[in-house]
Amino acid sequence: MRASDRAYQALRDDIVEWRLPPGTVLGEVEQAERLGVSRTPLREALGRLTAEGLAAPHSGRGVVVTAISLDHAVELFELRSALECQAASLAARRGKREQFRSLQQEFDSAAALLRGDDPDRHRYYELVARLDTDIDEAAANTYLSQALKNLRVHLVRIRRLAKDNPDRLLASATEHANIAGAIAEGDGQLAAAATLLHLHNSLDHLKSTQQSTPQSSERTAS
Amino acid sequence: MRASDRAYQALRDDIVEWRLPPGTVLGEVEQAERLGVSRTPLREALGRLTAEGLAAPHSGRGVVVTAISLDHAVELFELRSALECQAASLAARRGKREQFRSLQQEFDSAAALLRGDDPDRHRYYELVARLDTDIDEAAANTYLSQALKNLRVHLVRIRRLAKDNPDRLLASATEHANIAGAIAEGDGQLAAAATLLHLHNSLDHLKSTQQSTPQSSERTAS
DNA sequence: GCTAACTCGAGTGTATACACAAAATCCCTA
DNA sequence: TAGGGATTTTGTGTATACACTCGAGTTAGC
Repeated sequence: MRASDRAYQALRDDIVEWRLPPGTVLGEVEQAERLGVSRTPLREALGRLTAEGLAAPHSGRGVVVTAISLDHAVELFELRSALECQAASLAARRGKREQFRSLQQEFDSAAALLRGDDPDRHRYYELVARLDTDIDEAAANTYLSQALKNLRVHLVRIRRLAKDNPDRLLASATEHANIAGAIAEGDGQLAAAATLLHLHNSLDHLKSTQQSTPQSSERTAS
Repeated sequence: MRASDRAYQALRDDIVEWRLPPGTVLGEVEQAERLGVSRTPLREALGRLTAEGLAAPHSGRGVVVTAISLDHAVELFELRSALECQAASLAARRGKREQFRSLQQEFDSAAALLRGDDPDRHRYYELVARLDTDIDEAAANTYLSQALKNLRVHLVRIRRLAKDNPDRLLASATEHANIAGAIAEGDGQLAAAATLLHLHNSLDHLKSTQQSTPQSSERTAS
């Protein structure tokens, strides 16, 4: 693997895992030494991060890790709903019905999984990821997929703000089942509606957990 | 201005203006010499172009200008409608009414402009650009704006495929007036609907001009 | 005669050196 | 003592050199 790819992945992981919190200045020499690569590939990595919006130029001198807060989450979900509703709608029109019918059934039975402990919960997250991937593929739209891919980087980062609780996960499974079901029916409008509902509830949940523990305001001012 | 910025803008312009047609191999040394910069800033420029989707890695060796065809236009408009409908809807909720009311009036009277010759037509395009900008601003969503900005680069490229005809421009002015009017009313649903209609008609027009002169298939195979 | 392997070349990936710009610190002056 | 200017330092922007990889062409062997 190329040094620039390694640097990019390392930095990206460090940012989305909050090991490099928002506001951190990413000096070229400093990061190059830390990651054991030269400045040239590291600059390429920083360029990619900047293009994705994970980092931003800092007053002419270096780049900083961009801030992420509840306000950003609201904006992010406005973009997300537009993209995912469209994706779901297109998938309903173009996807294979059996594929999404079976996903729906998996989500229906996932309720059982979620009563278990962490290993099972991990399998649930994999299932969600599979639905996303399959919708992407069924939508068969390169540009839309690319936009969603860019978006998901930020969503991973946001996820650290939310605390999953069992009730929400259970509701989420039902919502996902509804989405998969609507796509399986080939009903684009319904699929978009189910997606919108799911995203609305997800954001609501995020807001409620944030209001009770507003711990992120320490960095967002930078 | 930085050398990497100059190289990026030059390459970007050359691509969207079809001076570098799809399939063109962008060799680093070759382009660096042509643009009078070193390989280092040119690599940065190529990286940005690749991130935007204007260029793509070419079998592990160099990058090529990506293909753009009617099929791509269809996909592009599927993404575009999702983004612009959302933007229009948010603008209706958050924008200043008088601002869009006045834009609506300008579009209403633009019909007169379009009967004139090219200088006036240029002013019409500026008006369209201003509506886009104002919607962007009123939507007040960084991520959405960024996604739209990325998208518009490709749209400029597509525009070269279409031939504007006076009838279409006249209809387009009316559609834009409808969009501005709906936003001025604060009616998000209506604004989204008007936007969707406009985009549908635009794509239809593109398709019809393409079917009559399918001259672009020469390069799309590469 | 055809296929496979080796060699040569072109072009990319990476490292490093150098130049320039900006920010911070220190010293001098008021 | 405070403020401003100059100098130093740090960090980025650019150029270039070197190494490595991939591909094409040629030659040799079957």
